[in-house]
Amino acid sequence: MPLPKFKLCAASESHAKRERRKEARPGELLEAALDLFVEKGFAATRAEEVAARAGVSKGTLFLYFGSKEELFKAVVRENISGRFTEWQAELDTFTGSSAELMAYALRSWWERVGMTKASGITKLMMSEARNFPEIAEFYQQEVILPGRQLIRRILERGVSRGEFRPLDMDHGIYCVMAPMIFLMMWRHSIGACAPTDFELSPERFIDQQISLLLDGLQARPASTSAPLPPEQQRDK
Amino acid sequence: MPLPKFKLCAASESHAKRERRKEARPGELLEAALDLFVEKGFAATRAEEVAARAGVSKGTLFLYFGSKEELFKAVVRENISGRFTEWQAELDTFTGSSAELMAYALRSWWERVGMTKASGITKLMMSEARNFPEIAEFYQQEVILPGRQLIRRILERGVSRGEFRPLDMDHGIYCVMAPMIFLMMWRHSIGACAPTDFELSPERFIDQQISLLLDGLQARPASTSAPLPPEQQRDK
Amino acid sequence: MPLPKFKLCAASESHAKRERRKEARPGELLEAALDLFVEKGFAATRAEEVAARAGVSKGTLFLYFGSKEELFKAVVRENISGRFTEWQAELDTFTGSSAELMAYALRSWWERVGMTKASGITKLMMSEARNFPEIAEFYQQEVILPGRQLIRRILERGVSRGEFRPLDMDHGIYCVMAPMIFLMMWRHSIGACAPTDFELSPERFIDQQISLLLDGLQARPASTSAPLPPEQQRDK
Amino acid sequence: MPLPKFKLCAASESHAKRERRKEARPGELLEAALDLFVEKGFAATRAEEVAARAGVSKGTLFLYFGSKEELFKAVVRENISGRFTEWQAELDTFTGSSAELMAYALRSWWERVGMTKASGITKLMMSEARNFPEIAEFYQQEVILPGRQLIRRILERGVSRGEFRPLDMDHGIYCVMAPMIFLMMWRHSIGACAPTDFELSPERFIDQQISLLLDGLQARPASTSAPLPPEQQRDK
DNA sequence: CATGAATGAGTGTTCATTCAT
DNA sequence: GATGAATGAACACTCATTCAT
Repeated sequence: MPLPKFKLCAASESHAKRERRKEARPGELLEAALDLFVEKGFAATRAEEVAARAGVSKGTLFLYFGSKEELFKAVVRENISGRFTEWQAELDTFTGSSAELMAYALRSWWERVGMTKASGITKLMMSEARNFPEIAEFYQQEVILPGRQLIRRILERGVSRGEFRPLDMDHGIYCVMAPMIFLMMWRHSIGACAPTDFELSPERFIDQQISLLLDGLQARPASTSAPLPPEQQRDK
Repeated sequence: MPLPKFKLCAASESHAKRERRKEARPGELLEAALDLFVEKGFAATRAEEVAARAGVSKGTLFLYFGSKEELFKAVVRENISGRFTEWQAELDTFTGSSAELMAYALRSWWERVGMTKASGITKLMMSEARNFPEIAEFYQQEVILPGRQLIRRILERGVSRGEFRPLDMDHGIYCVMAPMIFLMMWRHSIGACAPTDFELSPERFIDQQISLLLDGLQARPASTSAPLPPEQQRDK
Repeated sequence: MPLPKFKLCAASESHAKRERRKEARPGELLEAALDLFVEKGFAATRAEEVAARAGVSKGTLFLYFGSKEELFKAVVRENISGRFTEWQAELDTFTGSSAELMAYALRSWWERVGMTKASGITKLMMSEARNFPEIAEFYQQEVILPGRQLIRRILERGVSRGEFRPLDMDHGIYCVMAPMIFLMMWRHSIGACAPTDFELSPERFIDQQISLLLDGLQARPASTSAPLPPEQQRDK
Repeated sequence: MPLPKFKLCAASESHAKRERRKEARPGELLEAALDLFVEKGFAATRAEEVAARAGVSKGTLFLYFGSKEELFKAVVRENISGRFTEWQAELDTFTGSSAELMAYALRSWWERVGMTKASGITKLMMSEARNFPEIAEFYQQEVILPGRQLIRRILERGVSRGEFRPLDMDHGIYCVMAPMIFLMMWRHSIGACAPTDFELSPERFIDQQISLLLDGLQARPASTSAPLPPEQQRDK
């Protein structure tokens, strides 16, 4: 039951502002819910708190979402990008080396997903999957599977062009995914509450990851690796 | 209702049995609690359920742990291995190449932590850190920090012996940790409830990870990589 | 489930009704709580019972009072008359003899406090003081102390006008208070549950108390004591 | 089910000490229970606490008293002095004036009951009467009634000898009792927890009470009143 | 007899959900 | 549509009571 994003030709002009607000409601609620579910988990998040953060009353929440669980499902659905196909297309038309493609993919993933609030969904799924198996299944189909496809295409491109060495593709895919998933988890859990001497920098982590990943992936012996931004070439 | 006046030999014996039971209780409860907290999260786990799984009544749980939160803390504390120093020592005396050391470390980590129930603690912490900041802090100090040290030592060994190329050590450490943390998360979340066409094999994932990691780490140009068991050499 | 679009005139009216209900709630709850606390004590009174007697559900009680203890405190606070100053003023302008003043004070106390539900508070305090020392302290300041002042003024008036003999004022005050306190206790404890052959009549007890207080027991020639209503002159 | 105070001809001499302790148990429990019931009320007193104060385990308490309620009843029964008849006899043989008798009675009541722990029973009854009507009834019969008799005899003696003026006997009796009951209540409630500028002295309160009871408040020429101890003659 | 581990009915409190306004 | 007062099922926690030792 994805909520309509637009309600074209809405009423008269005088109601416009009001309508816009009204139509924004579900979105505001979903946003508030995402924040809170990510922060505290499903069970520990109170419906009233979600409503309050969205600036509406408790009753209104249930006007838009039949139950807390429905809200949860909607949050997941809403934040699952169906943008995989366009993304796929983008990568398909990439003209550089496979190493560059990989680097580009990971970096743009960070900008488009990792660093945005959408990354919270992953934390949410990891934390709640066992309480919502159907949603987890849905997530698998809509996110994990396409994500794996995306990475697979990149790897296969590299292998088929002789840029990457052959490898256990299935597990290799997870090797590429794992650090990204870790990064999302980290940001939304320990990284968000227990500061230490050392603060992990996502960008540098990704650069480092690219560097390690490619130098391991690339066919021997020439290791002209990934195009790191100059200021990050220096290792510690 | 005449009571037996003497119970000579049985006395100490039966006393022992009860004592043993009493001493076993906290452990049984902690184990049950770990399972359930990992599975459902702190908030969604009912105290009575923990008790039931441990084979005792609700009241008994509170006999040993003052509150649900106390139980949670005890679960974390109990499952946080203070075995880092001995592990450190073990790795310090390792005589093989640094590549072999890295491979050994990751594989033995899997056997000692990753595949055991203790790995659930990581999922627990990732899910609940923001609800229990003090515990997260504790976890940081007792697990993350020592873990980072351990990995740092391995990397530094490789670098100083010229086996590994120099690298941004701090983030490199997380690159090594990340896939392991991912693995634990995965096992205890999506991996435990949403089966797909492809089942991730932890062992092969780790092998693949080692393979990728080392070929990226090792100094050029000789790349005789990690010692993979022969049957896993074949890629897909 | 079509909703009525307009409810023109009813709106403010019904809103008012609901509002009135909402505003009445705390009072109804406090009244119910007073009854039950007085009857059964704090610990033995169940929150749900209070709610039921006030005609609401358990949850509603906690909507108005954060906890049972809060409810208790509110009950005490609510029933502690701050009317001492006006009462003082009233007695200050009394024009009769001090004996008449004393008689008037005790009798009007009975009508305004003793015979009302407010007297239950005293029983409550006596029974629960040691479980709620802060509240007891509050009661001391707000009730006992002003009460003592009130009586002191009456006694001092009598003494200074030569109508009363000088006396240990501090303890004398308690001698006046004691029977009134006893009366409240009695009404709300034994007097309310263990009927005997003889039922204590508060009014006659007070009259008798006035009589004794003013004239004492001992037989003596002239005793133009307090103005007893004629029908109560006859002793048993 | 009053517990036996003595178990004559108990076992062999070697067990004597142990036996004595064993037989002291019920008494120690009753004493502890009295303290706690008086202090916190029946409902708020935990059985384990009673046991702990008596130096035994929780189980032992239930060995001697079938339930908490049984314990309560036993506490009341145990502390209700059946000494009224001997007291009556003592007062019957009193040879002084009736004023002196009254003063003597009140003062010796204070020493024998008021100032002892037994006074706690009154506080207990006042607080719990409505929760234990049968016990309250029992208390009425065993304490209130005989007490009233006692006072009645004193008053009647005075009246019949022309020392006291005739009065509404039934209520007069309560006028004598009330301050004593107040005193017990006070000591065990507010007086025990909310200290003020002025501390009520029971002895002086009783003296003052005697003085007022016998002579009244009003100033008059000759007042040969009760025999106050010299140092207390001075009024404030 | 004495113990104290175990129990589970009972109670305070929370919070998703409803519905009159 | 929106509100928020009301509900009551659900849950953490307590404590009188039991009973194996």
